[in-house]
Amino acid sequence: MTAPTGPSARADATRDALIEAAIIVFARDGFQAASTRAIADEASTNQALIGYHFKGKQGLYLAVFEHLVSQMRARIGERLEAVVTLAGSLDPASPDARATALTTLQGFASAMVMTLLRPETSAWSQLILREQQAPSAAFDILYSGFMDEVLGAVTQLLRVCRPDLELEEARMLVVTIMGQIMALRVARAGATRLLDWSTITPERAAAMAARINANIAALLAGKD
Amino acid sequence: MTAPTGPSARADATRDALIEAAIIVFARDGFQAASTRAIADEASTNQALIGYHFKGKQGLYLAVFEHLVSQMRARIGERLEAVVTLAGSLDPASPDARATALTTLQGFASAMVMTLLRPETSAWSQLILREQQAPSAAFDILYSGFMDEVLGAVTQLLRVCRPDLELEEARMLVVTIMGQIMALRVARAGATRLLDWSTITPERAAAMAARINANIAALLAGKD
DNA sequence: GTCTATAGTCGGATAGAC
DNA sequence: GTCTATCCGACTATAGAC
Repeated sequence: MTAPTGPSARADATRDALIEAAIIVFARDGFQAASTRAIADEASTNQALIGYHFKGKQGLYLAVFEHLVSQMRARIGERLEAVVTLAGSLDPASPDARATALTTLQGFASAMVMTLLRPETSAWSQLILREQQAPSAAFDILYSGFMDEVLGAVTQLLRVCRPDLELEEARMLVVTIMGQIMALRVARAGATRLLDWSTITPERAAAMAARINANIAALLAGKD
Repeated sequence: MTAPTGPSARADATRDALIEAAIIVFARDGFQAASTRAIADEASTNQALIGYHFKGKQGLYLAVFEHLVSQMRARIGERLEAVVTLAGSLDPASPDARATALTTLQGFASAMVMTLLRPETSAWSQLILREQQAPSAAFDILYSGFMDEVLGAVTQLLRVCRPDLELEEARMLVVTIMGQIMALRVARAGATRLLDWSTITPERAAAMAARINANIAALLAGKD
């Protein structure tokens, strides 16, 4: 830390380049199929440096997920905390509070849909989806670093609107709402084929977000 | 075909064993990470036979998806055709028809949820999910052999209940409904962690199916 | 810190015996 | 049809020069 270009500046640049490259290659090919050579090429560095900086392929993989969590927190951490404190202060008995919770939840859902459908987050989704299917140590990093809080915030908001539901019932409803948000990502090939969408334009993403917001309103108004 | 144990009986048994083994190993490890040796071991046969019967690893992979489609059609093909003809005969103007369509759709959704959450279909889901993320030639086999018809039937039923929606709007609603059905499979690790479910018992699967049916009723009753 | 070179492993495909 | 044996390519990890 003696100068802008300190002793470890180059090393940090190498680490960052490797992580960015690893996100792309791990997401595209999966952990096993991704080769350290392909990652090093993508990062324009040397294959041996993966061993030096991350102790091996597995270490780089975990570093990718730690990077992901910190990136996500940087993007929506503030908003997330605001939602959590808001949810805690709302009184389920008040109709006003229920309206506020619904609007907040819809805003949150829209933000997620638009983020998920942005092309540059495709790699993140793939990495997370793979971990959901076959959780490794990386899933713990994800869940305790990020998903935990998001799901908790959504559950809290939902319970303001639906105080009639038991906690487990509310959580199942959260799962179905999150399922709608993720559907276009997760079943992308099938969904775009059904919809006859060759690409997902911003307009189409907005239409999906609107559809989901209408669904949320219907689900949080109902009596069951 | 001269006798019960005809000339090719053993060959067929080998082919079948390899396909069953391949379903397990491809689902667990993905195409690239799955080794032909692991598949042959699982099938208790010889690695060289994959080349003989299927021309190679890729050929076996495609054979797996053809097998999957025929299995699915055997399981729900009849029901599917009944739904298609029913949907075609219903009059959107009649309240009775709308009630019938809703009930049929709910029955269909329940069957899907229960099927998806049965442990033995885990491998199928994994294979399909991988193809959704990175479609290969196998995805065409799946879509034109099966998904096409399922999505079409669901869309038809839905339009009976919601004649107010444009076709594309209706299809987006189909995507969000299918998303709910798949959520527990697709985001299994996150969902079971939120719900604090270490295993998905039949009771829990039924609870999810009930939740989804209530959601469908709410979504098909609404005005938007 | 970065690079080259290589050791050691494992994979898919296939030739040829039975 | 099935099996053994093997070729050849690709991979991770690491030793050692700079």
